[in-house]
Amino acid sequence: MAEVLSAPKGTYDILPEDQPLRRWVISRAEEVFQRYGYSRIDTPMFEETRLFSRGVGESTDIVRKEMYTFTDLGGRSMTLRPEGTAPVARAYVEHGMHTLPQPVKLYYHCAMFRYESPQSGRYRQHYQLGVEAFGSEAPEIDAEVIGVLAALYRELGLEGLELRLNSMGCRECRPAYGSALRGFLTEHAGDFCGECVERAHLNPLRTFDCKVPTCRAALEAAPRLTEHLCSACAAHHARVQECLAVQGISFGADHTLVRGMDYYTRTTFEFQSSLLGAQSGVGGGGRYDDLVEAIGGPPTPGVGFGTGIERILLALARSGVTSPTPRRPLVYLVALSAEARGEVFALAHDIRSQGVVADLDYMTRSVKGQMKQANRSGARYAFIVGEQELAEGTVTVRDLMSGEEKCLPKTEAVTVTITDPIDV
RNA sequence: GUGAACGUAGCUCAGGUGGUAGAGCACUGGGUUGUGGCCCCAGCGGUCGCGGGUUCAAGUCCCGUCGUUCACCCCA
Repeated sequence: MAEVLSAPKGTYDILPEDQPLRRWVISRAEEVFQRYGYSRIDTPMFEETRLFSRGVGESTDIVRKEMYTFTDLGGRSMTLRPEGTAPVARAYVEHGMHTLPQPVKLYYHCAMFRYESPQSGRYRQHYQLGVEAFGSEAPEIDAEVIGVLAALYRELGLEGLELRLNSMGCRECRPAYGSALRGFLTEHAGDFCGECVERAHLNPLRTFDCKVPTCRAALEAAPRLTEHLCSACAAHHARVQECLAVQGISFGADHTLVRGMDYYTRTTFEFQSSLLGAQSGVGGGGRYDDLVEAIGGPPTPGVGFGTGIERILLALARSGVTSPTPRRPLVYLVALSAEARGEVFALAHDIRSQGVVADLDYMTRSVKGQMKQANRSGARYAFIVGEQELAEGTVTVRDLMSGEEKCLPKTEAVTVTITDPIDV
């Protein structure tokens, strides 16, 4: 026997029994996205590596140590998509979508790849639902994007969610804040861990990610970005909050919310679930007004979010939301003898040709075994064919709920299942 | 990359201080010769993650390795 292989670390199979709930989440999401005017886009599973190093940012963990990068046979450096925004932005530019009426509102559902060590709600291949709106810098669209995500969570029945909101400022005001923060960090260097002191030079905003208690305490006194916003950013931030209120969305201001992509400007947000544990972020995003330009397109503002399907599913499970019942065969065909098997096979073909769901035994099971299969398949009817039916050209139709049986001519048997209105 | 726990039939798990494996579920057949759901009986199914070591003897002890889970980090 050959060695049994398993799915690669951090990946998993989505088995038939897992499909209904997952399909339900995805279809609900698509319905919500379309209701808000977003259209689906699919981009390739891999892109040129430069798209991510330029778009997501060289200083991010994603680019520095989490990408599945390989050289193709043509010597080009390619990377399995680690996030959704940069590829969609690339498509926006490549297809000249800036000539369309703005904003251009897109959504996606696809797999993302990151080389991380797996744990609860964290995988090397995971799936995200996301939306991106390009071309408008109106604060209303920030609020709409957050509203879309809130609507999705609400309609899925997710509980225990908290929205955290922040503003990252823009290229006008952030540099000034950055140096102010850097100044504070070097002044109080003794209060911070070694890593934070390093961060102070590379990207001072990242110190807010630090979990060391003493660092967090010391940061309490640090200057806050929301207090250093330029007037335009401050006005934008204020208007976003007004528009959230209009939608009845509550949030908590979190000046330490610095997300993992370098491209964020102004609005950043994240929905956190109390049901999830360490990976509490269910979904999040923000505004990225400099991204399109950074990857070679015309200066174009944008805002979007990504939300992880695994985390939604995890939170749903912990909210007690159960899977919708899967569609089952309506008719299960049972052959009472070896001779009847041929007839049953032909009959199955006829039934299926008429659009009726049918299934039958291919394991030469005993009659009892076939009936058992019929029962477990969830079929409403068993079509039973034996010597007598064979001779008469009939089929015994057994209602598996009531146990009632009647013998009908073959042609009539099928119409019974079609005309009889039954919820399957 | 770091730390901890775990790794026995398809699944969930038993297997005190070492003596060459069990249960439940699932699957297949049968319970008087053409019929399911409950019940009963039987059967199928494991080189105890993998590789070393200690021992007369290891699923059971030691080391390594891979994997899973949880946490750090980061994020979805």
